[in-house]
Amino acid sequence: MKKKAIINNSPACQTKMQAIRDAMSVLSGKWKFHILGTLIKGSKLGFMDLMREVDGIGSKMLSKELQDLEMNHLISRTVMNTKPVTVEYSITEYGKTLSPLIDALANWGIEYRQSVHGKEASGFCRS
Amino acid sequence: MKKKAIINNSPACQTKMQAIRDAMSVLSGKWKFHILGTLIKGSKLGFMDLMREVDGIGSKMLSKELQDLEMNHLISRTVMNTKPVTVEYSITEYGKTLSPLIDALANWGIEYRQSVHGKEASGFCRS
DNA sequence: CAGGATCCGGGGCGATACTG
DNA sequence: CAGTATCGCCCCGGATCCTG
Repeated sequence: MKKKAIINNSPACQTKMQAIRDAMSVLSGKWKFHILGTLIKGSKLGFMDLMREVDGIGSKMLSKELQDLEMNHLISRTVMNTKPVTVEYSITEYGKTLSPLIDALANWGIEYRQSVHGKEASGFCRS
Repeated sequence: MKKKAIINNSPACQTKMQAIRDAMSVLSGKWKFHILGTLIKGSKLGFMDLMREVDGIGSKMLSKELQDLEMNHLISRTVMNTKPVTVEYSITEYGKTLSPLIDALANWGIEYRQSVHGKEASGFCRS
């Protein structure tokens, strides 16, 4: 056997790598998970509600991320005909698919913070 | 009840949001999941092995991401004293903690691609 | 209230070349 | 082989102001 035993370039593996790329293309960005997480636990939120819940986000980024998520059918946007226009955002059935993933992420984050043992857990940085 | 019913600012929720932030601070970046996924299924990989497995990455980014991951104790780096220097990267026990998360991400990515029904699944983009 | 317009900096990320 | 050095693009993302 001359073959250098490339670890694993089986179709299944290639597919998995591709899958990660696909998921990342939809979920990348600083706020996607926060927004989705917020909408998953509390449906029917307005723009301002989200601004309050997703701590630190600005209106521009929120607007942008919401558009991305809507384009990928993870959330739905409904304009209400109220006095000053109001909009309701909610998670779609398809968006709920991400619930386990987000929970897993959050749970890992919790354990991570504990593993760093109280110290600031904002991740170590180069230099 | 005057309170506007802020959806959920319970401690548990704040914690979850913080957890997501923590996790993101460690896992953000274009290649982290790919590298981790690769190292989880095939331990003891060299730099070149990773270059081959993680399709599309350049040596600079690979080096950078590897440093990040090592700093957070998700992978371990071992310099072998061979002829031309060789390095072995492997996932740590703690890094394996991410296995379910990565699987969940990959699986979701697969379903996502199918849901887009064959069409290119690189995510929709604004204009 | 919901968001667009504009300005702007930093850095994520890539390509190429070079070293021990 | 395993990176580092250098260069530079682009776009993420924040601040501020403005509109219907």
